Amino acid sequence: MAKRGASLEFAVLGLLHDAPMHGYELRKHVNLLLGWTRLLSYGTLYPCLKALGKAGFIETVTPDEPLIRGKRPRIVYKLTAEGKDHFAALLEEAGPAAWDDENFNIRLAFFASTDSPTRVRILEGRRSRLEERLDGVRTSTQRGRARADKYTLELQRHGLESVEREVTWLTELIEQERSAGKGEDVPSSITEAK
Amino acid sequence: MAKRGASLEFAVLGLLHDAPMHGYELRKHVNLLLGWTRLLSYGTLYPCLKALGKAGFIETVTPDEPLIRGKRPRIVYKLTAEGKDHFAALLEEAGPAAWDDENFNIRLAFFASTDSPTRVRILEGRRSRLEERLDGVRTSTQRGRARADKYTLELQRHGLESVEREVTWLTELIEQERSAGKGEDVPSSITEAK
DNA sequence: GTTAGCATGTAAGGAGTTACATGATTTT
DNA sequence: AAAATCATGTAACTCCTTACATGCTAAC
Repeated sequence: MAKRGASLEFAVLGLLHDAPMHGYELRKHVNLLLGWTRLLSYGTLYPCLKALGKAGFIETVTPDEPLIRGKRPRIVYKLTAEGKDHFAALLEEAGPAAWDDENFNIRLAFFASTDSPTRVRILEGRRSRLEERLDGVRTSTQRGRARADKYTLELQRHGLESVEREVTWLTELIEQERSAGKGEDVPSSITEAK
Repeated sequence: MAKRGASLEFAVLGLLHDAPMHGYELRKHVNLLLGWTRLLSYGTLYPCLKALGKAGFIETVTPDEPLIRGKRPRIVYKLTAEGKDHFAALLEEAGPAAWDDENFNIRLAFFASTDSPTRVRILEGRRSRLEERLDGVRTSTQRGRARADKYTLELQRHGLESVEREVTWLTELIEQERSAGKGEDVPSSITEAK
């Protein structure tokens, strides 16, 4: 639904697919998964949880242990049946949105729930995306009159190298996928509906 | 002034310090400098230009060549005296803000306008920041009950490696700075006001 | 001639951060 | 006892993106 906040929504759904959790726990998991740059803040997470609840994808778990352990109970969330369907549907979307900067990492984190052809498709899409970027920068650098002091050059070299490394990494993952492709490990709990 | 949009403001000021330019050109330069992820959009740039103009840091250049070469003239901007002062002041700020994710790269791009001690200070600050991050993730991974499937692990490994590489790079730059530190190349046009 | 790139803007809307508000529990 | 961490939320604000609106110029 939400085009842009798709990444967080996907992460929450995916993590709750593993196991029920409360907000604080979710935040830590998301930060471990993709918190290399910005850390997920409560101001983002809790409203997202509310929205997902209103959409019917998650619900609060009525606690078995008595929740009177203080005034503020921990609110544990779990996926509803609709939430599971929705997550399965998201997993099937293997188009450009799956390999943009915003979404690729979180997609990769839940690759175990997808089938091998989808994995390859997304990995290749991501790689193409990065290669286009590389081409663009290389072209601009050549013809454009760019700044060329030592530090600017270092910055550009390091940036270029990072992207090149990611391409190499993706290539390795793709090759692993292809060679393991025959003795296929069946996706865990997501059934092939389509 | 602006805490968060500081990065773009700094870039614009720095580029106009090199030479007067119009918006379209600025965008290309900024994108070459730090456009590895998101590309700077006009919706961000032009309002920023207006704000900088209103703040008195930049002004439009009355063109020497007759600007009647179509209805839409190119609006060339240059730094005012206040703009130069402001940029010089920004260059002297070598605190935490200079080495966060948002600002470090653009600071590095204009390192040639700073003196060597400031460069080392910022490089070391950035390195510490990344090392803290590394520690945090390593600690969380060990004690926390994290997901541990193949793809999550790959994602984490690659993320960790990227940050480690950046630390190595920074260390190299610091060493270069120290060894070249004695036969100092004087900062170009920024005078040491303080 | 038509595509691609040059060139400048605005309006609406989305996503996320910071700071605030509140309080319990565990560790040092 | 203090500090850290657990735990949930809200409101204001900022920045940015997308899509729209307009028109020229060079290359193929």
